[in-house]
Amino acid sequence: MFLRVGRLGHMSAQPLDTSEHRSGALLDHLARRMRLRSESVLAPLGLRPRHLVALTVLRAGGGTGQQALATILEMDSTNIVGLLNDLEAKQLIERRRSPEDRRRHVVELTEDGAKRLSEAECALAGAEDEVLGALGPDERETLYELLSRASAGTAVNCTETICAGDDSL
Amino acid sequence: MFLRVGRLGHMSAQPLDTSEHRSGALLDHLARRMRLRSESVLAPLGLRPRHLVALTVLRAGGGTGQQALATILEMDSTNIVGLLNDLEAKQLIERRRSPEDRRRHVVELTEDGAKRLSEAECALAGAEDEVLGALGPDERETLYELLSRASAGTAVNCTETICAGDDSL
DNA sequence: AGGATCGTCTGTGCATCACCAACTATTTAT
DNA sequence: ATAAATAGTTGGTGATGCACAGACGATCCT
Repeated sequence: MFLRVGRLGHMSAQPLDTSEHRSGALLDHLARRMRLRSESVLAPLGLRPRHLVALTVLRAGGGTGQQALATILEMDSTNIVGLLNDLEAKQLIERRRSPEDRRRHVVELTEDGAKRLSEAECALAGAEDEVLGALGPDERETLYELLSRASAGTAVNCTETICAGDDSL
Repeated sequence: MFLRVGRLGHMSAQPLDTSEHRSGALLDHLARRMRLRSESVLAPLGLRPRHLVALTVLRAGGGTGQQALATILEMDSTNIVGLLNDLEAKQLIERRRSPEDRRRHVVELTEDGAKRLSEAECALAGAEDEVLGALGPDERETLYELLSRASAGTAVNCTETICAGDDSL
């Protein structure tokens, strides 16, 4: 008996969670292993793991202001500036002033950025093979799809929060 | 452009794999979001995210020496010491000398440790709801199962490496 | 005009972490 | 038995990541 109310079921009326399978620690563990390998692979491309995260988020939901980006990446906005400076210097992203609100910088992936991101993803195949070696191709795709949806969900949630300003955060 | 001669038979007729679906960046992104929330939730329990990672790994494949643990967690062994000191001071783990090789400290979860880990996982339900809100219960379980297998795979791989005597590391 | 907001820049302080060096206890090889 | 290698421990150092604060210009809102 599960009524899918909002996207955020804060009610948490789950009576018994069979066994508490929290993914947090595993996520942390695998992310670390992946990140360590990524650094060396990405270095020749002039990128660092965090750049890749930013590019990935931008590809998924581009055209966001920097503050929204800070919310999504959950980083301090002052540090976003440096991150975007790096990427803009390499012409992987563009900052354009929003026509509606000229204070705002709308950040978007350039073609070069999308290309570089793809290259990086290709280059990371080996790293992923090492870390996700226990999973077959289909399982990796499933994993990707789940992570992707979760990530996109947070983005939606963040922009909603910004637009609607409903949350008590 | 890119000839895919990968190790795994990706010979499917998909014209182009749209783009290489690398989970690394998403893993990083979600792990960060989860970790930030975890810290405040875990603080009352006297734990930090990294402790949880260690406990989780130990629960999955206990009875390992510290060096093996360092390999699995991909941390410097000197820093493992401090981590385990924390956990041992709280009686969440035990260091016992191995009977076969008395130099070795075999690290294992205590009952208290297992209990505390469960408590922590319960306490993290809210954090996970926020981060994985876009996924339903089944999907979260799938995610957990995939991450779990991937993590266990690395452990196996690491111990294999140790036992078999690696070359050219 | 006044106040709030977005982005930018600078700096400061704290935590993390890899690395080095030295030491003990123990095993293994000669 | 002696020497060398290994597991763990301790302490220190330096680079890095990151949150936070302060100040500024530009812009929006009222």
